[in-house]
Amino acid sequence: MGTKSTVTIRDVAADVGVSRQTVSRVLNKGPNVKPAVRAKVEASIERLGYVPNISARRMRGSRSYLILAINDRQRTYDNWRAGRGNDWVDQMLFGGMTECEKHGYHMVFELIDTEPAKAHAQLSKVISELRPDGVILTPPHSENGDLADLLKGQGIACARVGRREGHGFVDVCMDERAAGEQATRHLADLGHQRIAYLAGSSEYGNSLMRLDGYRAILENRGLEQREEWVGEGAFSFDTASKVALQWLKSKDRPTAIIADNDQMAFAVLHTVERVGLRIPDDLALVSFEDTPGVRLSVPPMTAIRQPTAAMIAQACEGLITESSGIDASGCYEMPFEFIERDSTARFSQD
Amino acid sequence: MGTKSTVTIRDVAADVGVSRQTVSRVLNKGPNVKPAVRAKVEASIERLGYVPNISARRMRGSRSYLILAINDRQRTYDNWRAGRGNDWVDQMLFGGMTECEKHGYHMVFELIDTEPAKAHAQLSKVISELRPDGVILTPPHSENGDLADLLKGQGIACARVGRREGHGFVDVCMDERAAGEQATRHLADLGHQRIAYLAGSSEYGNSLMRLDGYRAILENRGLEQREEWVGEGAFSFDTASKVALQWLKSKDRPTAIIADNDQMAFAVLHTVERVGLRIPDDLALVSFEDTPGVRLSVPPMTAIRQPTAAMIAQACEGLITESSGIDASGCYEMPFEFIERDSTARFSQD
DNA sequence: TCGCGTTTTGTGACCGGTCACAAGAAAAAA
DNA sequence: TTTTTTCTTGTGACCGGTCACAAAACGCGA
Repeated sequence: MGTKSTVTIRDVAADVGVSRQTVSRVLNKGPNVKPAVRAKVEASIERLGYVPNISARRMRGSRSYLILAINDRQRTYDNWRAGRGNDWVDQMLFGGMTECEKHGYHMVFELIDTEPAKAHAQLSKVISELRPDGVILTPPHSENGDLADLLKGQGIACARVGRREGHGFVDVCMDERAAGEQATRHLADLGHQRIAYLAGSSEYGNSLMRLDGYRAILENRGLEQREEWVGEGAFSFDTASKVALQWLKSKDRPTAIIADNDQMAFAVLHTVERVGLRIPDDLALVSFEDTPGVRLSVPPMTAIRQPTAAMIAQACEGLITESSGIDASGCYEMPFEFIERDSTARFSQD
Repeated sequence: MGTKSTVTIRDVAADVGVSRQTVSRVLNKGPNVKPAVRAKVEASIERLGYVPNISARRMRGSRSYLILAINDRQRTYDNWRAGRGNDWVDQMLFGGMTECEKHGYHMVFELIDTEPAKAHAQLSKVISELRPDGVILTPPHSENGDLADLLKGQGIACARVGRREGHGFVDVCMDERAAGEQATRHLADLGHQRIAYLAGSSEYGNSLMRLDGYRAILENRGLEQREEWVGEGAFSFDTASKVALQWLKSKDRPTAIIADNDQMAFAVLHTVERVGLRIPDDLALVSFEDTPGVRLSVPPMTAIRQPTAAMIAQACEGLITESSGIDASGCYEMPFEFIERDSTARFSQD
């Protein structure tokens, strides 16, 4: 090893012949440093291979350069046990890292329990230990107001995935209404006249927004709206199957179904098979969510894809901005992706 | 907030009426503390809600309580872009966290480039910033000796996923040979006489070990071994397809194929379809790896599943042990899982 | 040339723990 | 009882940065 094991800010200061504070100022891109001095310091940093120590930085300093991403333990465990394909964490990692790297930040992932009391205690502990500059709460913890308040109370910036209030928080979400519109428009464009909507739950705000989008397009295109063509599937396979069965057995059945999540879309897929119909010839199907499974289904499903990576990147950016003292709170609506696959192909009304 | 914003070790010391060092000793479960004093300190910690600050701990102290998990950027990016189902990171997170929590450790995930020079620079930087107690290298970086040496040179414990040397490193892997045996034995038990092996690359050690297992079982059961029944598919879809096609068109074609990874198994699946045969009736198929896609294939594939979560948990345990001064290096072979699905069902030789 | 405001640079203290070492208390040995 | 050893506890320095504030250098009008 040619390099000394640890190069400190003092080594750089001595090398250039300035004080530690000047080096510190250069590091933090502070103002009031002569360009010539700044250049010399930067050169020295490069040459000595100096890298500031994160722990030391956050001792006296106020920033820790850490972003904490909170995931639900139960959900992670379930995905693991079920061997269910899941690119959620992957996407978080990718989106988050890409943003964090730009600003010299690092991401720590932590799992906490679903149960609110436990979640609170666990989060409280981990923020005391790490003192991150920002925390990203993902569902279901993004819905837990106590956690957000805990962070706010400790002066830690907080981003919430899937929320849209904003007040004091960095909320990231996708434009659910536009997604609902997009799915419906796509089907309408293909010539479908009888489009049904298999909703999740009427208590879930994002679900309602999509439904709004669906209704808006039907209205706009002058397509028939029937009350019974909006079903509630409770985000569950079984409930959705029942609703789908009823639709498919009816005389003038819908020619297209939009499902509020993948699980329900799969339910439709199975039901279609059961009643002897075929996708996409007899029925077009669009799903929200786009978990990996839907790309491998037979046929692969057309879907709205949540921009998870982009949302997390935005969350990181917001948190980093906040931690430098600038208010970045608000609701960030990220554009979704619409992915056309075989489940809506080759339809002709004639 | 009833609690003071930050409780320090000095607060606890003052509360109990002992010195900071005594509290520190209790925290670190050091010896030479009177039981009565220890109990009083612990009670005070509990009551005041004191949580040691990780950054402060690693300043003067030697431990940072951080484990760094290195993933390949390209691979993560590809998975993300392709929307390919991938539970690798999920499993890492779950396995790692579960172990880290027990010892008060945290996990930081970092992406680095595949290109060796870049990888070296990036890893070098991040360990200077974070000074983790241990680093987990995953493929392909676990194969990169320079990275492991860099860590060793800096006195940072290093775990490598998929390596088996051990010398000075915590290597975690699965028992590839036994996996090869298991897959083959399963097929032999079903009555298959002509079992082909679609290998990845003869340069890849783990691949060879599985092949050994395969050969051992054929030998053991007195089944026919033909040179042409061991093909090399280069872990690629296209190459594997060609090999599979040749096999399936031959007069006395194999009745079962073992594929060295999922991609090649999928190639077999498609080829079978192409030549008008059916799985599992005409051909049984077993795959290694068990990425999420194979559970959703038609039919779902029987597969050997890498114990990713367990390997990472073991890696963390080893690293944590090492960082407390005890040598934990060596090769840890984790038991794999064998998951029987439809691609090897209902076969009867008759 | 001087005075005053602004820019640039430097100094000592400090963050919250742990280390090294010293000192006091208790137990064991003489 | 005295000495030695071992166990327990405490003190000051220190890790590597940043903060607050002070001092020096500079710019510019009077």
